[in-house]
Amino acid sequence: MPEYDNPAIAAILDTTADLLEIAGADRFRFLSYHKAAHAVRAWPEDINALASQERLTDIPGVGKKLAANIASILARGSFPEFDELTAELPPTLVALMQVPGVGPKKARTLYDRLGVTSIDDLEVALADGRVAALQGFGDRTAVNIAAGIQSYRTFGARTLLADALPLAEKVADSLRAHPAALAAETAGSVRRGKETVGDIDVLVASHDSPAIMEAARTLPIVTRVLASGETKTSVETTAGLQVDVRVVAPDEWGAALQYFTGSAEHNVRLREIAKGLGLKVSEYGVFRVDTGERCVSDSEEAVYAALGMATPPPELRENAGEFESAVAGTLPTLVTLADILGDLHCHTTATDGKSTLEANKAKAAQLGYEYLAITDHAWRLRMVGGLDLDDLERQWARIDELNAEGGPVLLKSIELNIDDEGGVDYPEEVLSRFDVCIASLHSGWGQPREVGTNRLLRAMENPYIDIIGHPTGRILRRREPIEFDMDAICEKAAETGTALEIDAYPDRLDLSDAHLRIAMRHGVRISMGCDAHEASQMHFMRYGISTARRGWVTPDVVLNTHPLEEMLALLKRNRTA
DNA sequence: GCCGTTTTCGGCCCGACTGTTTTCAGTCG
Repeated sequence: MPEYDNPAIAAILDTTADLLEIAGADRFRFLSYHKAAHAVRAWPEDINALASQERLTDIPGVGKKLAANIASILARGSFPEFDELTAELPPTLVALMQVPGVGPKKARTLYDRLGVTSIDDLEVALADGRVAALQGFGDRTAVNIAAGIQSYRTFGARTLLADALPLAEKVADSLRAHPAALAAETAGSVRRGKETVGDIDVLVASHDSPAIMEAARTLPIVTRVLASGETKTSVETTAGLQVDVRVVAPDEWGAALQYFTGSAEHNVRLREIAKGLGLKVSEYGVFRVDTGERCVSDSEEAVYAALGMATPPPELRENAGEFESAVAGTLPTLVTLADILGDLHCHTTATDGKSTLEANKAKAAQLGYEYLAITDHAWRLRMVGGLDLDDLERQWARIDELNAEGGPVLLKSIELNIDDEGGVDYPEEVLSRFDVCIASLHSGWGQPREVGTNRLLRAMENPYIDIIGHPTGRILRRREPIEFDMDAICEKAAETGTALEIDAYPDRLDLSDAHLRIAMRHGVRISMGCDAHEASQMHFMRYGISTARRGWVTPDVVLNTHPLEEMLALLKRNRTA
């Protein structure tokens, strides 16, 4: 029986919700599946542990029925309603809903009337005119669906934050410069710092909506206008990314920014809370239900204050515990880029890096860092020229010279390879000579959960392995994370004083936000590094910070928010206890 | 299907835009 983790369970619940919607089930019934999926994905405990302790209903949105269904998935990969649904409808119909312009109703009609079960089928039906001929569809609809398939095929995958954020800032800057614009900001998942985003939301404050809409339609990056009305314009850009521009009046700014920042789940909950207080929240403000009078709307803080709570940082707005903290006044102070005093992971030309020691040091100085760990690959990673002892002696001699010149301190470090038994490249007498050691998995991605877990547990028992690098090995949109028991890993990390890394490289961001919340619960120390293979990539730290903040990480638990001596004293190898 | 300082039953967030079914359903966020 395959193992299911929280994202795997969430995926099945989402598919169930989509199938229920296509089947025409009660709206609140399928929404409850989506809601539960979202909560399971964000929940900081492993679903298997919860199930074995019969605590599945601890997850908000999971009641008796869904708990039974989740337990059934864990036991046999499915549950009765899911079996019934997939007997009635091909599960591939869910993929049709991924095509922009095709929702549950159209998917159902396409299946019932034309026997369409896949995007390939749909393309054929469009080409021979059967779609346009369907009642309620028409030529325009057919053209839009065809364009939707094109865009899905070309740019189907979600975009990395590191690609979306600069584009979003460019659009916001451009609209802000418009004479009719009083303010412009990025909202949506970009503002929440999500590791990947589906589209870009930009909010503009203006008294002249038509002028801003016109400006949005004619941005130089626009390839297609998807929709454009009085207050909202959606365009597709040369990067394939959809950009939504919304205009509001200046006195609606705070309520609108809150609304368009989301997440959807956060906003739903916010409105529920408002309703309980006799208030109504929309993008135009907070209103009293009885009189219709607007209470506040000019700032986000005022909106949250009107509902009796502090303002959660955008990165926390996932309805995953932030409301409880905001009401109780216990929102964490999250780590910021300004807290970071050094980078603990980078490569040089000695292995597969493109920049020299000198260039890396210069970049660290430019970023105002106190220190930089030089973590080239160790001996066993032969394909990138992993360092042997002679190589290390040479690098250390040069580091001594550079450190004598002042500026950021270069730390003699290494990125070790964890083998199948949890061993690493060098014996302990060599490891003891480094300032700090990272150990990472670079092989064995398909191994069973027990193997992956044991490799990391053994590695953490090594007294000279201070940090586990990119712990899950995931590469966004390309490689799944390795399976392991995150609770067991975190217990061992806390017990041994091993730090777990946030690798800030844009397609890694590993640990992920969900894993970080588990790590926080166990009191695990965190290390942040860019894994830069070129000096300029040390700018990636901001994406690691976004991920850390989404994982509720506070500055004190991060190794490299501490000054050099303090940071070194926190390393496992230097612990006195 | 979930949930309870309105409620164990009856609710469940709010609005914009498009195309087609000429009064509104479907999609999206």
